[in-house]
Amino acid sequence: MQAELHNLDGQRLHESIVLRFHALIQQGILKHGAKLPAERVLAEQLKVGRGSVREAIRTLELQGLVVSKHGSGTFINTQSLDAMTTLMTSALGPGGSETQLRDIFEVRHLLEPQLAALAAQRATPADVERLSSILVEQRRQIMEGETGVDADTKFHYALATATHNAALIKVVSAVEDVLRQSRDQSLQQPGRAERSLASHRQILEMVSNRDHHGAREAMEHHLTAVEPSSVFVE
Amino acid sequence: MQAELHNLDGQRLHESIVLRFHALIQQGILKHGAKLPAERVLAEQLKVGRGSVREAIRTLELQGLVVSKHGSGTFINTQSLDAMTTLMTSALGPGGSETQLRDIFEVRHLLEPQLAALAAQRATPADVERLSSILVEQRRQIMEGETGVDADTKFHYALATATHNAALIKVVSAVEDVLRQSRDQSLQQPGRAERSLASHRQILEMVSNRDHHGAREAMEHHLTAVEPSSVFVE
DNA sequence: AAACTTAAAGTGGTCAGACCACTTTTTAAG
DNA sequence: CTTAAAAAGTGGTCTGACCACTTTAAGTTT
Repeated sequence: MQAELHNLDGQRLHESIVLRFHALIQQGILKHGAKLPAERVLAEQLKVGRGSVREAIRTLELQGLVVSKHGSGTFINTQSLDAMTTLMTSALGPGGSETQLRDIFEVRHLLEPQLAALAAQRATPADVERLSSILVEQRRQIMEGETGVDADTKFHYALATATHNAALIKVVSAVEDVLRQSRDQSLQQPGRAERSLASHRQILEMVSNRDHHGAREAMEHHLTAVEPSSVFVE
Repeated sequence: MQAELHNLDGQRLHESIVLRFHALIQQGILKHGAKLPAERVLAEQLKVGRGSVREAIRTLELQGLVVSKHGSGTFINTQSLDAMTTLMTSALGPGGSETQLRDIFEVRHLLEPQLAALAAQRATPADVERLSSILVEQRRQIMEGETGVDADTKFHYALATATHNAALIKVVSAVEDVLRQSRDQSLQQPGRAERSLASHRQILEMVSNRDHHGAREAMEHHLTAVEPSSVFVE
């Protein structure tokens, strides 16, 4: 609701230094391999403290645009992948990297149906048991008037666990984490919580039946049912 | 209570501070919204200078893990997408075993074909142009005897960019980053680099033709051709 | 008692100078 | 010329101070 990172006037000093270097690099004035002036010299030239110069260099280094070598100097490095992406996004606009909610939902649409299919192929009886008990909890929460958002999140996490793929589990849990608040809001709409529970049951049934095709479709249906529909149509 | 800030080979002080906070956040000791001690206090607790603390905080802020507010304090912020990707790569990086590599390839199989389809639907002429120039670079690298791993990584990243989905871009870049070394090893096998270039061209053709179905299949084929398990297939 | 105003404390942002650790260059010795 | 030692250059860190902004507490007014 509230804008966060549009602090035009409240710009920190080292940040403006970073932007200055971005410009110098994009204009080709600083080329790959070029050596930057020493921090002390840079500080004097820019008329700032050395600490600010260092914090700016730290930022540039994290962006992959520069490499500092103890004892020898700091060098431009525009051939790294990080450097490429940084310059691209820097040229694209001043706005920070805030991600839209529908972008995340799109990732879920790409990921979770496939994930459900994988889970259907690999879920152990213990996994099915865990998923089942989570649905019991979700049912209880809903009957007590809650949204069941905790159980909802747990279900998706448990489903990821059922794939027995560590990388997948981490990706999904991270994505789910970001979604938690907005999900709670979504589930407060009348009938939404019950519908979520119903489609969860459908997914679980497919998984326990080892029907990976059905699980994929059930998850796709679930996401469509839960996502903040009719918000913005592009 | 007072653990040692062990200084490994060539590790800068502020970097070890960053790693320390990564651990604290991943262990759940520092939760979203928590307020960090003041920089002066932190410096005294860690027995380092305030400048080092500030450079560490600058890094954490760039990684999206904390937010500093002038006059009020510095706060943990793990609900941003940046935070999620950095924690992901931080967890995936050091403990990298072979098992995790296979898991990551599986994630790519789930993600990238869909991603290619999306890119085919949304790629702008500028995106196509960028992809094309990357392939030129890859061809040049291969002809010079290199593996072309840089161009290879750039291609997948640029493809993610063509979806114009910030969340997707970040997830993919996190996954690709981990894959880089193993990819280089994979591409050193005879004929593998050329085949990678060929399938990249096929993907680009599908994308430029807006053929999302073809792009999906081409990417699936590409991944199967490049992934380590296919060593025995040829 | 409540609302407003003002002063103080807390905290991030910046600056200055100093010293250390490492690297490169210069100088001196063989 | 080769080699070793000294010097210079540079990033890394520490200390202490002051500024700018925010929050809190104290004091005043209503």
